[in-house]
Amino acid sequence: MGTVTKALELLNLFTRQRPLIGLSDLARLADLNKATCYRLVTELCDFGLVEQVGSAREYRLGPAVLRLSTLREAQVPTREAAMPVLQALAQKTGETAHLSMLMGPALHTLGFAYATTHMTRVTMEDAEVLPFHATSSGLVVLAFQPEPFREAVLAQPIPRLTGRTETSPEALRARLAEVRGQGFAESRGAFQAEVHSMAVPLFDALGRCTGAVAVAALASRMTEDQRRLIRFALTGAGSEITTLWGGTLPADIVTLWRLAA
Amino acid sequence: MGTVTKALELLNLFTRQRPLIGLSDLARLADLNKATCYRLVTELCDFGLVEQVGSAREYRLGPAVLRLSTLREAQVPTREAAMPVLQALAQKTGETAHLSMLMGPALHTLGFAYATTHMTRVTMEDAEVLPFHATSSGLVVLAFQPEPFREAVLAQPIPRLTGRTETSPEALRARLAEVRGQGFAESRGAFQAEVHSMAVPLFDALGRCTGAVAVAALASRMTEDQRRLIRFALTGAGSEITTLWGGTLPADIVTLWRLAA
DNA sequence: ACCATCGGTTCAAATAATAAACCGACAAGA
DNA sequence: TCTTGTCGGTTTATTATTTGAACCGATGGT
Repeated sequence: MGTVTKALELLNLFTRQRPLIGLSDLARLADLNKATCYRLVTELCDFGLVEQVGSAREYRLGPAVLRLSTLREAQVPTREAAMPVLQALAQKTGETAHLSMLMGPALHTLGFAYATTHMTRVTMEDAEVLPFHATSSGLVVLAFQPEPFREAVLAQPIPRLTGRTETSPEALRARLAEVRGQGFAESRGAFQAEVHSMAVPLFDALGRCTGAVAVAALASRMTEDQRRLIRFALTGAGSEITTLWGGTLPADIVTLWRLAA
Repeated sequence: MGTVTKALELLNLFTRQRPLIGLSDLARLADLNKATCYRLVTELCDFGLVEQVGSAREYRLGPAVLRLSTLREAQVPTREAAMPVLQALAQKTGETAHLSMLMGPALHTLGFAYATTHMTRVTMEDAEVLPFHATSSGLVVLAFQPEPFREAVLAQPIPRLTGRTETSPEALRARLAEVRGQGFAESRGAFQAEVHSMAVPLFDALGRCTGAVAVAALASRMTEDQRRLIRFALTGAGSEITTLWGGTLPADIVTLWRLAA
């Protein structure tokens, strides 16, 4: 593994739950020698990707990420473009909408929107990276990946997260085929108990699946009518965001979604 | 220079004017061997900070910057928090408002907002890093830096950008003292001819100046009344953003601004 | 048919990264 | 007060990684 990758991996250690990390912790988490870690994090600091803060001299993500993301959004409006659609989706369905994007080997949260309808809602703050096997977004993205990718994911350990998590590779393979057949995925309490969710895939200009939009609701609110409504709103949002991102929906997806509506 | 820094420097080569860069260009711009550059940019790609796009296989900033900035904004709302103030400032003054932040040795643009009042406006898209000596933001930030930093900047070459750019270190030193004395800075066509601007400093929790807010207008619209209005709106926005960022205005700034109002 | 340039690869030589031990400072516990 | 442990940070010789020049096939303009 190259030095640069090691340094960048440090950035991945910062999460919503753990936004501040001291040098020793950082070294432990990254499994690096403290001196090595110090050198790397110092270089990240000099660039501004990380900054040192407070009396304990802990580290956190720095202001350079803002600068870079402003630049990126100016050229490829991704988050900014999708957020209004996401908010509309949350409003239409009365539930929590969620946007995720495939980055390298993992599916990352890009944003979410809450409806103002209910007092109870599914919060998404805690899930930075989504497990492929236990979320509707994960399932739908995985379903539309090339086979080697799918198998690589299934070859890894598949943790049981709730009582309803599917953990057998064979069953998951069948599940993915089913998802491909219907053009969307559904998860019933496999990630968090009591949370049902549905997701549709997003595609880039070359027809590759690069992410997903999902709606998550408390199981008790997931009536058959509500499922139909969500499915309808989701396919609309999915095709809208795909278009905004300059992508094109594969023909079979278009027909599947048209049938569903 | 460390390998990590070299890799990160590659990110700085992407600008609004030059969002896509091929491998050979990248190597030339960064003054790196092509093989070295390839290895570095590949590592950046794997992480998602950079992505390869199109038939020409050019590189551009990748989606990981979004992920990181979302994470950073969740913990330290910086851009998100300041943008509404910036928009209000543009609206109040009827001119272009601009927000910048000191990152390492350079002053970078963080955002800007346009007023809808006039048909002509000062556009800020082209200025990613602001010269210290020729912009009101640059002057005001430099004025409030510790002396070694100031002198380091003045020791570097000072390019003449327009006919009205001040380029003598002695004159600039006097200018900075003046800025410190009045709590804001003004630039009259020193960066772009026909553009006048005014800026106030922003401070962090330790009273260090970390950035600036500015208003830029066409010279012809900069009447004495308008200057007063802008100065008033600027000091308001400056103290607002400083507070939002968890900073505190130094006592002397507070009194200077109170006098101005 | 030529020449230049593109993105990407190879491999020996050179350079930069690494690990372990160490430093002073600080805080909790005995 | 005197350990004891941990903190952020530094030093050093050893080691592994990075580097640069040459090279590849593909592409495109002359």
